[in-house]
Amino acid sequence: MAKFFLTTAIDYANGDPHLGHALEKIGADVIARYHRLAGDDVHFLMGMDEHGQKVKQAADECGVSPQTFVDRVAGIFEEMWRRLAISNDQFIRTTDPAHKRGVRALIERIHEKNPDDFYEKTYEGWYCIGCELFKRDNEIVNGRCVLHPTRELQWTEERNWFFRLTNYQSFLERVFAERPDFLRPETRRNEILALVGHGLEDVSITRSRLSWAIPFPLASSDGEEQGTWVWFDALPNYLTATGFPDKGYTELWPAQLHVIGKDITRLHCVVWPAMLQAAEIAIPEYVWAHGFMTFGGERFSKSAGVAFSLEEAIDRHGPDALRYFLLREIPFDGDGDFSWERFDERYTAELANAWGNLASRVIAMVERYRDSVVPSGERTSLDRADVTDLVEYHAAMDGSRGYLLQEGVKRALASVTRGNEFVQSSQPWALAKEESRRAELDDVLASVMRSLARQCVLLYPFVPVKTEELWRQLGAPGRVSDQRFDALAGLDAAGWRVHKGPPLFPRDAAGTSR
RNA sequence: GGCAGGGUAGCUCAGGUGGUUAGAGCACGGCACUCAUAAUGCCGGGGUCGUGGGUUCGAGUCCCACCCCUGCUACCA
Repeated sequence: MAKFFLTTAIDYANGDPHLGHALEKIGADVIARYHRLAGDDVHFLMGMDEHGQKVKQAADECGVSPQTFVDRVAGIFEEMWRRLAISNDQFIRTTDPAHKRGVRALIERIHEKNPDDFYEKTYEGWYCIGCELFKRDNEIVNGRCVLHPTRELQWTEERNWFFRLTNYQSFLERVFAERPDFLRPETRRNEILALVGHGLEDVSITRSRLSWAIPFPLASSDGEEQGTWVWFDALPNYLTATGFPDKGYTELWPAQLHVIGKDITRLHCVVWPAMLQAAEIAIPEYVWAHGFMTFGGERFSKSAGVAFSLEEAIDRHGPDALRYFLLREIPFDGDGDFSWERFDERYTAELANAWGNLASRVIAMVERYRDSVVPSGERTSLDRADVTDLVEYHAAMDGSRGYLLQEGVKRALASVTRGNEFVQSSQPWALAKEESRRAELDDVLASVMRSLARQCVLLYPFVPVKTEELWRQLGAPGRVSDQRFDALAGLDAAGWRVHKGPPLFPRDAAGTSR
């Protein structure tokens, strides 16, 4: 059994979860569930990033302490992930004492192994209030920040600790050369390659006046205690979650996969590997940077988020339908748009009419023509075609070409479409009228039942609750979650006793408002 | 400004190394069927393949120019 430790980005605790958060978590959950079905020993980590000035501000605005504030936010996030059936095994928070201890240990270990990597320097430069960042020369055009040309830049000085990222230039070049799949998809890899190729700069890793943070453990020359830069605090969550620095952390570490948003690839593919290398700790195997969701073509922002909540999206057709739609509609290697129209369209066409109805009609026929017991029957063209799709399903899902989850759904859906065609063309209702064609009817029913069962397994990562429900209606033994891909080829439904339940994806319940 | 990717049916998109009438899904129209959630299946209408040139016997597919869109452009989580 292969270990598969995967993580998502930890979410910043200054607001409520929205669809953008959900896309990443659902995608990672699909990968986690897929690997469980493949028989891997999965450990799935998620969590919250709870330090930083913006959290402090948000807490102040609510008139509560930062800790009280993040406790509340973390509770809301966790509750949301439960509603969406996210199957994470662990939920880390950067305010956990164990995490803070781990970060301090990591920094001290870097200091011990490579004392030269940390140094103090007075940083001065043009500071953009819009970005809240020091700007480099190439980001300044006509004396203005390219992103905020209406703002005046300010010349600012601050004494900080720095991390000598420049020491790891060649290390990173080697990583990217030797491990072409370290960062995918390829567009993201190319961006980072360009970044590294242009030469790295050291990063400041402490902030003065940052009170809501892990105090930087090294003593500064002037005695001032500074807060650790949020990313130097956040990135190590993946490591501290394994118990680092305690013995035994290597049972989980290194992670097999970091699932992140494309906006934070450089932190995960430049800064994080350099930090680990500085501490002489193994770097993660793969980083997958998914794209973003837009809403009505607009970038998902707070203003767009006000238009509707994640709750509304869940209430529309239920959590499983939302999971399905997001990963069906939005390519996991790129951007995509969310719209209610598309959601309703896909829900009705694919989940209700195609799949749900296929299940209904087949189960009804087994009840009616075979007294609810699935007959044994020969394999048909349907079984053979499913096998072909299965190969492509795995190619999309197993990470060998990246995590093209939308392709995986399409493969499963192809089986559904084929099932409807098969039922239509073989006309079991006609066969049932002729006793002499009993064996033919058995073959048809047995074959479609097997196909439905396989669909349950293939779609389980996407729709974990509904597939279990259908599995029960099929009369299949055990649970879908206990199935294994390598047993799919030999799956046989003969003898199962079907129980027709209410429609899996009812059409009437479909919300049509907005 | 620099780098990268893209502009193909109403919508979302496929279309390795150039080659017969440019494809799929959804939506739309017609027909068939009745097991099923008024579901399913079959057939069909619909596209100057961003614009203008060029190479070629032949270009959505190669080259040049231009227009438009998107992403990235290190310490915002």
